Amino acid sequence: MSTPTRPILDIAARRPHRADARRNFDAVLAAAREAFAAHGTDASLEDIARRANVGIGTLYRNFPTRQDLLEAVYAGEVQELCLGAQAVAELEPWEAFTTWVDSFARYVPTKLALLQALNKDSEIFRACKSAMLASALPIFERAQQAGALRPDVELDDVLRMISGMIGSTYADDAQRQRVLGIALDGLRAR
Amino acid sequence: MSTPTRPILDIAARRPHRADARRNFDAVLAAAREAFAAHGTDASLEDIARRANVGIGTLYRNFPTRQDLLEAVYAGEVQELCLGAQAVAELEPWEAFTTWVDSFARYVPTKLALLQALNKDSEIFRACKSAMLASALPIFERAQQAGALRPDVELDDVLRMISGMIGSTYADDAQRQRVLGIALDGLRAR
DNA sequence: CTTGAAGTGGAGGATAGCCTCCAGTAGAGT
DNA sequence: ACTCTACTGGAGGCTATCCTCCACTTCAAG
Repeated sequence: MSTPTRPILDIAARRPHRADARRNFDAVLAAAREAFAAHGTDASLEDIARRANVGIGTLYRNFPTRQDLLEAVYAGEVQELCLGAQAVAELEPWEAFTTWVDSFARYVPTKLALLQALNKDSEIFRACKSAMLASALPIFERAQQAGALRPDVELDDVLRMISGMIGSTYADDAQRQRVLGIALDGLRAR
Repeated sequence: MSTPTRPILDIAARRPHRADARRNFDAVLAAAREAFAAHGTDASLEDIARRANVGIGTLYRNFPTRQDLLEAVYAGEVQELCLGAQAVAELEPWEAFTTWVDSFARYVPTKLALLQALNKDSEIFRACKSAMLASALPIFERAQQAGALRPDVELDDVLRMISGMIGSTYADDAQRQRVLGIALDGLRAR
Protein backbone atom coordinates (compact mmCIF):
# COMPACT_ATOMS: atom_id res chain seq x y z
CA MET A 1 0.00 0.00 0.00
CA SER A 2 2.08 2.88 -1.28
CA THR A 3 1.07 6.45 -0.47
CA PRO A 4 -2.64 6.22 -1.24
CA THR A 5 -3.31 9.92 -1.76
CA ARG A 6 -0.38 12.16 -2.33
CA PRO A 7 -0.56 15.92 -1.80
CA ILE A 8 -2.91 17.51 -4.27
CA LEU A 9 -0.55 20.33 -4.96
CA ASP A 10 2.86 20.86 -3.49
CA ILE A 11 1.91 22.58 -0.31
CA ALA A 12 4.58 20.46 1.24
CA ALA A 13 7.09 22.07 -1.10
CA ARG A 14 6.31 25.45 0.34
CA ARG A 15 6.81 24.37 3.89
CA PRO A 16 9.98 26.00 5.24
CA HIS A 17 13.00 23.87 6.06
CA ARG A 18 13.76 25.18 9.47
CA ALA A 19 11.94 23.59 12.38
CA ASP A 20 10.61 26.76 13.99
CA ALA A 21 9.56 28.17 10.67
CA ARG A 22 7.67 25.01 9.92
CA ARG A 23 5.84 25.24 13.22
CA ASN A 24 4.78 28.75 12.36
CA PHE A 25 3.70 27.74 8.90
CA ASP A 26 1.48 25.05 10.31
CA ALA A 27 0.12 27.28 13.03
CA VAL A 28 -0.92 29.89 10.48
CA LEU A 29 -2.59 27.27 8.36
CA ALA A 30 -4.51 25.90 11.31
CA ALA A 31 -5.58 29.33 12.46
CA ALA A 32 -6.63 30.25 8.95
CA ARG A 33 -8.69 27.11 8.66
CA GLU A 34 -10.62 28.00 11.78
CA ALA A 35 -10.93 31.65 10.91
CA PHE A 36 -12.22 31.02 7.41
CA ALA A 37 -14.71 28.53 8.72
CA ALA A 38 -15.92 30.90 11.40
CA HIS A 39 -15.85 34.27 9.68
CA GLY A 40 -15.84 33.52 5.99
CA THR A 41 -13.22 34.29 3.42
CA ASP A 42 -12.68 37.86 4.53
CA ALA A 43 -11.54 36.90 7.98
CA SER A 44 -8.93 39.38 9.12
CA LEU A 45 -5.41 38.27 8.29
CA GLU A 46 -4.04 40.13 11.27
CA ASP A 47 -6.43 38.22 13.45
CA ILE A 48 -5.27 34.96 11.96
CA ALA A 49 -1.66 35.87 12.63
CA ARG A 50 -2.54 36.80 16.19
CA ARG A 51 -4.30 33.53 16.84
CA ALA A 52 -1.38 31.65 15.41
CA ASN A 53 0.94 33.52 17.80
CA VAL A 54 2.86 34.79 14.84
CA GLY A 55 3.68 38.25 13.55
CA ILE A 56 1.76 39.51 10.60
CA GLY A 57 5.01 39.61 8.67
CA THR A 58 5.44 35.88 9.07
CA LEU A 59 2.02 35.23 7.71
CA TYR A 60 2.75 37.35 4.69
CA ARG A 61 6.06 35.66 3.97
CA ASN A 62 4.46 32.24 3.88
CA PHE A 63 1.32 33.33 2.10
CA PRO A 64 1.94 36.53 0.18
CA THR A 65 -1.70 36.93 -0.75
CA ARG A 66 -4.96 36.01 0.83
CA GLN A 67 -5.60 33.78 -2.14
CA ASP A 68 -2.48 31.76 -1.37
CA LEU A 69 -3.72 31.12 2.11
CA LEU A 70 -7.17 30.20 0.93
CA GLU A 71 -5.76 27.76 -1.55
CA ALA A 72 -3.54 26.09 1.00
CA VAL A 73 -6.39 25.64 3.44
CA TYR A 74 -8.71 24.41 0.77
CA ALA A 75 -6.28 21.87 -0.60
CA GLY A 76 -5.78 20.43 2.85
CA GLU A 77 -9.46 19.96 3.45
CA VAL A 78 -10.13 18.41 0.10
CA GLN A 79 -7.42 15.91 0.72
CA GLU A 80 -9.12 14.79 3.90
CA LEU A 81 -12.33 14.25 2.03
CA CYS A 82 -10.60 12.15 -0.60
CA LEU A 83 -9.27 9.89 2.09
CA GLY A 84 -12.82 9.43 3.36
CA ALA A 85 -13.88 8.16 -0.05
CA GLN A 86 -11.71 5.10 0.34
CA ALA A 87 -13.46 4.05 3.52
CA VAL A 88 -16.72 3.12 1.79
CA ALA A 89 -15.20 0.71 -0.72
CA GLU A 90 -16.54 -2.37 1.00
CA LEU A 91 -20.17 -1.36 1.34
CA GLU A 92 -23.02 -2.26 -0.98
CA PRO A 93 -23.16 0.04 -4.02
CA TRP A 94 -26.12 2.15 -2.98
CA GLU A 95 -25.15 2.22 0.64
CA ALA A 96 -21.61 3.18 -0.26
CA PHE A 97 -23.02 6.01 -2.31
CA THR A 98 -25.32 7.36 0.37
CA THR A 99 -22.60 7.04 2.97
CA TRP A 100 -20.23 8.98 0.83
CA VAL A 101 -22.84 11.63 0.10
CA ASP A 102 -23.32 11.89 3.82
CA SER A 103 -19.66 12.47 4.47
CA PHE A 104 -19.55 14.95 1.65
CA ALA A 105 -22.52 16.70 3.19
CA ARG A 106 -20.75 16.97 6.49
CA TYR A 107 -17.69 18.32 4.73
CA VAL A 108 -19.34 21.02 2.71
CA PRO A 109 -20.61 23.64 5.14
CA THR A 110 -17.18 24.70 6.33
CA LYS A 111 -15.73 24.82 2.88
CA LEU A 112 -18.53 26.60 1.16
CA ALA A 113 -16.99 30.01 1.55
CA LEU A 114 -13.71 28.76 0.22
CA LEU A 115 -15.39 27.24 -2.78
CA GLN A 116 -17.00 30.51 -3.70
CA ALA A 117 -13.85 32.51 -3.21
CA LEU A 118 -11.82 30.19 -5.35
CA ASN A 119 -14.38 29.67 -8.07
CA LYS A 120 -12.83 32.39 -10.14
CA ASP A 121 -9.73 31.22 -11.88
CA SER A 122 -7.55 29.36 -9.45
CA GLU A 123 -5.42 26.59 -10.80
CA ILE A 124 -5.33 24.78 -7.52
CA PHE A 125 -9.07 24.87 -7.48
CA ARG A 126 -9.30 22.80 -10.60
CA ALA A 127 -6.70 20.39 -9.28
CA CYS A 128 -8.66 19.90 -6.07
CA LYS A 129 -11.89 19.50 -7.88
CA SER A 130 -10.63 16.83 -10.17
CA ALA A 131 -8.96 15.02 -7.28
CA MET A 132 -12.25 14.97 -5.48
CA LEU A 133 -14.16 13.86 -8.54
CA ALA A 134 -11.66 11.11 -9.14
CA SER A 135 -12.03 9.81 -5.62
CA ALA A 136 -15.81 9.89 -5.78
CA LEU A 137 -16.30 8.60 -9.29
CA PRO A 138 -15.83 4.88 -8.55
CA ILE A 139 -18.47 5.01 -5.84
CA PHE A 140 -20.82 6.84 -8.13
CA GLU A 141 -20.33 4.54 -11.09
CA ARG A 142 -20.65 1.43 -9.01
CA ALA A 143 -24.04 2.59 -7.77
CA GLN A 144 -25.10 3.40 -11.30
CA GLN A 145 -23.95 0.09 -12.74
CA ALA A 146 -25.72 -1.78 -9.98
CA GLY A 147 -28.92 -0.11 -11.16
CA ALA A 148 -29.47 1.67 -7.89
CA LEU A 149 -28.74 5.16 -9.08
CA ARG A 150 -30.59 6.74 -11.98
CA PRO A 151 -28.48 6.69 -15.12
CA ASP A 152 -29.33 10.14 -16.47
CA VAL A 153 -27.37 11.96 -13.81
CA GLU A 154 -23.77 13.03 -13.67
CA LEU A 155 -21.53 13.05 -10.66
CA ASP A 156 -21.06 16.76 -11.01
CA ASP A 157 -24.83 17.24 -10.75
CA VAL A 158 -24.89 15.39 -7.48
CA LEU A 159 -22.01 17.32 -6.00
CA ARG A 160 -23.49 20.67 -6.82
CA MET A 161 -26.93 19.72 -5.70
CA ILE A 162 -25.75 18.39 -2.37
CA SER A 163 -23.34 21.19 -1.68
CA GLY A 164 -26.02 23.75 -2.38
CA MET A 165 -28.66 22.04 -0.32
CA ILE A 166 -26.42 21.56 2.61
CA GLY A 167 -25.14 25.09 2.56
CA SER A 168 -28.65 26.31 3.16
CA THR A 169 -29.76 27.00 6.70
CA TYR A 170 -32.13 24.62 8.42
CA ALA A 171 -34.20 24.72 11.54
CA ASP A 172 -32.42 21.69 12.93
CA ASP A 173 -30.39 18.68 11.92
CA ALA A 174 -33.50 16.56 11.56
CA GLN A 175 -34.75 18.81 8.82
CA ARG A 176 -31.40 18.82 7.11
CA GLN A 177 -31.44 15.03 7.18
CA ARG A 178 -34.97 14.82 5.88
CA VAL A 179 -34.18 17.13 3.00
CA LEU A 180 -31.09 15.16 2.16
CA GLY A 181 -33.28 12.08 2.12
CA ILE A 182 -35.62 13.66 -0.40
CA ALA A 183 -32.71 14.43 -2.64
CA LEU A 184 -31.45 10.87 -2.42
CA ASP A 185 -34.92 9.60 -3.31
CA GLY A 186 -34.78 11.79 -6.37
CA LEU A 187 -31.48 10.21 -7.29
CA ARG A 188 -32.61 6.63 -6.88
CA ALA A 189 -33.37 4.63 -10.00
CA ARG A 190 -36.97 3.51 -10.39
CA MET B 1 -60.59 43.28 -6.83
CA SER B 2 -59.34 45.19 -3.81
CA THR B 3 -55.61 45.41 -3.12
CA PRO B 4 -54.63 41.75 -3.51
CA THR B 5 -51.39 41.92 -1.54
CA ARG B 6 -50.84 44.82 0.74
CA PRO B 7 -47.38 45.91 1.85
CA ILE B 8 -45.75 43.32 4.03
CA LEU B 9 -44.51 45.89 6.44
CA ASP B 10 -45.07 49.58 6.28
CA ILE B 11 -42.25 50.52 3.99
CA ALA B 12 -44.71 52.86 2.44
CA ALA B 13 -45.08 54.58 5.78
CA ARG B 14 -41.41 55.42 5.80
CA ARG B 15 -41.52 57.00 2.40
CA PRO B 16 -41.03 60.75 2.74
CA HIS B 17 -43.85 63.12 1.88
CA ARG B 18 -41.99 65.51 -0.33
CA ALA B 19 -41.74 64.62 -4.01
CA ASP B 20 -37.98 65.00 -4.37
CA ALA B 21 -37.37 63.17 -1.14
CA ARG B 22 -39.51 60.31 -2.33
CA ARG B 23 -37.55 60.12 -5.56
CA ASN B 24 -34.35 59.86 -3.59
CA PHE B 25 -35.80 57.26 -1.29
CA ASP B 26 -36.76 55.11 -4.24
CA ALA B 27 -33.45 55.65 -5.98
CA VAL B 28 -31.55 54.48 -2.93
CA LEU B 29 -33.73 51.44 -2.64
CA ALA B 30 -33.20 50.55 -6.28
CA ALA B 31 -29.46 51.07 -6.09
CA ALA B 32 -29.28 49.01 -2.91
CA ARG B 33 -31.20 46.20 -4.53
CA GLU B 34 -28.69 46.03 -7.35
CA ALA B 35 -25.68 46.46 -5.13
CA PHE B 36 -26.72 43.77 -2.69
CA ALA B 37 -27.40 41.40 -5.53
CA ALA B 38 -24.07 42.10 -7.14
CA HIS B 39 -21.72 42.45 -4.18
CA GLY B 40 -23.49 40.77 -1.31
CA THR B 41 -24.69 42.23 1.93
CA ASP B 42 -21.53 44.18 2.64
CA ALA B 43 -21.80 46.26 -0.49
CA SER B 44 -20.45 49.70 0.24
CA LEU B 45 -23.12 52.11 1.40
CA GLU B 46 -21.20 55.01 -0.04
CA ASP B 47 -21.21 53.27 -3.37
CA ILE B 48 -24.94 52.75 -3.16
CA ALA B 49 -25.47 56.41 -2.43
CA ARG B 50 -23.24 57.35 -5.34
CA ARG B 51 -25.11 55.13 -7.75
CA ALA B 52 -28.39 56.55 -6.57
CA ASN B 53 -27.04 60.06 -7.23
CA VAL B 54 -27.64 60.90 -3.66
CA GLY B 55 -25.45 62.10 -0.82
CA ILE B 56 -24.41 59.62 1.78
CA GLY B 57 -26.27 61.71 4.32
CA THR B 58 -29.52 61.16 2.49
CA LEU B 59 -29.03 57.46 2.52
CA TYR B 60 -28.45 57.50 6.25
CA ARG B 61 -31.49 59.59 6.98
CA ASN B 62 -33.77 57.20 5.19
CA PHE B 63 -32.05 54.06 6.41
CA PRO B 64 -30.15 54.75 9.60
CA THR B 65 -28.56 51.32 9.64
CA ARG B 66 -27.49 48.83 7.01
CA GLN B 67 -30.03 46.47 8.49
CA ASP B 68 -32.83 48.91 7.74
CA LEU B 69 -31.81 49.06 4.12
CA LEU B 70 -31.51 45.30 3.86
CA GLU B 71 -34.94 44.84 5.32
CA ALA B 72 -36.52 47.33 2.99
CA VAL B 73 -34.98 45.71 -0.06
CA TYR B 74 -35.89 42.25 1.12
CA ALA B 75 -39.49 43.10 1.85
CA GLY B 76 -39.90 44.51 -1.62
CA GLU B 77 -38.59 41.43 -3.30
CA VAL B 78 -40.65 39.03 -1.23
CA GLN B 79 -43.74 40.94 -2.10
CA GLU B 80 -43.05 40.42 -5.78
CA LEU B 81 -42.71 36.72 -5.23
CA CYS B 82 -46.00 36.54 -3.39
CA LEU B 83 -47.74 38.14 -6.33
CA GLY B 84 -46.29 35.44 -8.54
CA ALA B 85 -47.89 32.78 -6.40
CA GLN B 86 -51.35 33.92 -7.42
CA ALA B 87 -50.62 33.39 -11.08
CA VAL B 88 -50.52 29.60 -10.85
CA ALA B 89 -53.93 29.17 -9.26
CA GLU B 90 -55.55 27.82 -12.38
CA LEU B 91 -53.03 25.12 -13.26
CA GLU B 92 -53.25 21.42 -12.37
CA PRO B 93 -52.05 20.75 -8.80
CA TRP B 94 -48.67 19.25 -9.63
CA GLU B 95 -48.02 21.60 -12.48
CA ALA B 96 -48.94 24.55 -10.34
CA PHE B 97 -46.50 23.33 -7.77
CA THR B 98 -43.59 22.86 -10.16
CA THR B 99 -44.31 26.17 -11.80
CA TRP B 100 -44.26 27.91 -8.50
CA VAL B 101 -41.06 26.13 -7.49
CA ASP B 102 -39.59 27.32 -10.72
CA SER B 103 -40.47 30.92 -10.07
CA PHE B 104 -39.16 30.58 -6.56
CA ALA B 105 -35.96 29.17 -7.97
CA ARG B 106 -35.55 32.14 -10.23
CA TYR B 107 -36.18 34.46 -7.34
CA VAL B 108 -33.74 32.98 -4.89
CA PRO B 109 -30.24 33.62 -6.22
CA THR B 110 -30.40 37.37 -5.84
CA LYS B 111 -31.94 37.21 -2.43
CA LEU B 112 -29.73 34.58 -0.93
CA ALA B 113 -27.36 37.02 0.64
CA LEU B 114 -30.21 38.96 2.12
CA LEU B 115 -31.69 35.84 3.60
CA GLN B 116 -28.51 35.01 5.36
CA ALA B 117 -27.95 38.51 6.64
CA LEU B 118 -31.44 38.75 8.04
CA ASN B 119 -31.61 35.29 9.50
CA LYS B 120 -30.52 36.57 12.87
CA ASP B 121 -33.34 38.26 14.69
CA SER B 122 -35.12 40.59 12.37
CA GLU B 123 -38.80 41.09 12.94
CA ILE B 124 -39.41 41.99 9.34
CA PHE B 125 -37.75 38.78 8.35
CA ARG B 126 -40.35 36.71 10.13
CA ALA B 127 -43.11 38.79 8.65
CA CYS B 128 -41.76 38.27 5.14
CA LYS B 129 -41.23 34.61 5.67
CA SER B 130 -44.74 34.00 6.88
CA ALA B 131 -46.16 36.10 4.06
CA MET B 132 -44.28 33.95 1.59
CA LEU B 133 -45.29 30.73 3.28
CA ALA B 134 -48.89 31.85 3.31
CA SER B 135 -48.85 32.57 -0.38
CA ALA B 136 -47.22 29.24 -1.22
CA LEU B 137 -49.11 27.01 1.16
CA PRO B 138 -52.29 26.64 -0.89
CA ILE B 139 -50.29 25.51 -3.88
CA PHE B 140 -48.35 23.08 -1.78
CA GLU B 141 -51.38 21.60 -0.03
CA ARG B 142 -53.32 21.27 -3.22
CA ALA B 143 -50.54 19.18 -4.72
CA GLN B 144 -50.36 17.07 -1.62
CA GLN B 145 -54.11 16.50 -1.42
CA ALA B 146 -54.19 15.55 -5.07
CA GLY B 147 -51.72 12.80 -4.22
CA ALA B 148 -49.03 14.20 -6.48
CA LEU B 149 -46.67 15.36 -3.78
CA ARG B 150 -45.32 13.05 -1.12
CA PRO B 151 -47.12 13.57 2.15
CA ASP B 152 -44.16 13.28 4.52
CA VAL B 153 -42.71 16.63 3.51
CA GLU B 154 -43.29 20.10 4.81
CA LEU B 155 -43.40 23.26 2.79
CA ASP B 156 -40.50 24.62 4.77
CA ASP B 157 -38.41 21.62 3.72
CA VAL B 158 -39.05 22.36 0.10
CA LEU B 159 -38.22 26.02 0.41
CA ARG B 160 -34.93 25.40 2.09
CA MET B 161 -33.97 22.61 -0.21
CA ILE B 162 -34.69 24.61 -3.31
CA SER B 163 -33.12 27.80 -2.10
CA GLY B 164 -29.95 25.98 -1.16
CA MET B 165 -29.71 24.02 -4.38
CA ILE B 166 -30.30 27.01 -6.52
CA GLY B 167 -27.83 29.17 -4.66
CA SER B 168 -25.11 26.75 -5.64
CA THR B 169 -23.07 27.48 -8.73
CA TYR B 170 -23.64 25.45 -11.87
CA ALA B 171 -21.83 24.98 -15.12
CA ASP B 172 -24.83 26.21 -17.06
CA ASP B 173 -28.57 26.65 -16.89
CA ALA B 174 -29.13 23.19 -18.31
CA GLN B 175 -27.42 21.64 -15.34
CA ARG B 176 -29.33 23.82 -12.92
CA GLN B 177 -32.54 22.71 -14.56
CA ARG B 178 -31.56 19.05 -14.48
CA VAL B 179 -30.70 19.21 -10.81
CA LEU B 180 -33.95 20.94 -10.05
CA GLY B 181 -35.68 18.13 -11.89
CA ILE B 182 -34.03 15.55 -9.70
CA ALA B 183 -35.21 17.35 -6.62
CA LEU B 184 -38.75 17.48 -7.95
CA ASP B 185 -38.62 13.75 -8.64
CA GLY B 186 -37.63 13.25 -5.04
CA LEU B 187 -40.66 15.25 -3.98
CA ARG B 188 -43.15 13.38 -6.14
CA ALA B 189 -45.42 10.86 -4.47
CA ARG B 190 -44.87 7.24 -5.59
C1' DC C 1 31.08 27.58 19.43
C1' DT C 2 30.77 30.39 15.78
C1' DT C 3 28.61 32.40 12.19
C1' DG C 4 25.62 33.68 8.51
C1' DA C 5 21.52 32.72 6.34
C1' DA C 6 16.77 31.95 7.26
C1' DG C 7 13.25 33.53 9.65
C1' DT C 8 10.68 36.92 12.88
C1' DG C 9 7.36 40.44 14.28
C1' DG C 10 5.33 44.65 14.65
C1' DA C 11 5.61 49.81 13.70
C1' DG C 12 3.60 52.60 10.48
C1' DG C 13 1.90 54.43 6.02
C1' DA C 14 -1.98 53.68 2.86
C1' DT C 15 -6.59 52.79 1.83
C1' DA C 16 -11.48 52.13 2.37
C1' DG C 17 -15.68 52.16 4.52
C1' DC C 18 -18.62 53.91 8.37
C1' DC C 19 -21.28 57.53 10.17
C1' DT C 20 -22.10 62.48 12.07
C1' DC C 21 -22.98 67.01 11.45
C1' DC C 22 -24.59 71.20 9.69
C1' DA C 23 -24.60 75.11 6.30
C1' DG C 24 -27.27 75.35 2.42
C1' DT C 25 -31.32 74.21 -0.93
C1' DA C 26 -35.76 73.70 -2.63
C1' DG C 27 -40.74 71.87 -2.21
C1' DA C 28 -45.43 73.03 -0.69
C1' DG C 29 -48.83 75.43 1.84
C1' DT C 30 -50.58 80.19 2.16
C1' DA D 1 -44.39 85.48 -4.24
C1' DC D 2 -42.96 84.12 0.41
C1' DT D 3 -41.58 81.62 3.92
C1' DC D 4 -40.82 77.81 6.81
C1' DT D 5 -39.26 73.57 7.24
C1' DA D 6 -38.19 69.08 5.49
C1' DC D 7 -34.59 67.55 3.10
C1' DT D 8 -29.86 67.57 0.92
C1' DG D 9 -24.96 66.33 0.29
C1' DG D 10 -20.41 65.79 1.26
C1' DA D 11 -16.38 67.20 4.26
C1' DG D 12 -14.08 65.15 7.81
C1' DG D 13 -13.09 62.31 11.90
C1' DC D 14 -12.85 57.47 13.15
C1' DT D 15 -11.71 52.77 12.82
C1' DA D 16 -10.29 48.49 10.72
C1' DT D 17 -7.61 46.08 7.72
C1' DC D 18 -4.04 45.67 4.38
C1' DC D 19 0.71 45.17 3.41
C1' DT D 20 5.82 46.74 3.43
C1' DC D 21 9.96 47.11 5.49
C1' DC D 22 13.87 46.20 8.21
C1' DA D 23 16.39 45.84 12.76
C1' DC D 24 16.58 41.90 15.43
C1' DT D 25 16.50 36.79 16.69
C1' DT D 26 17.35 31.92 16.19
C1' DC D 27 18.46 27.68 13.96
C1' DA D 28 21.69 24.48 12.30
C1' DA D 29 25.90 23.37 9.53
C1' DG D 30 30.75 23.10 9.94
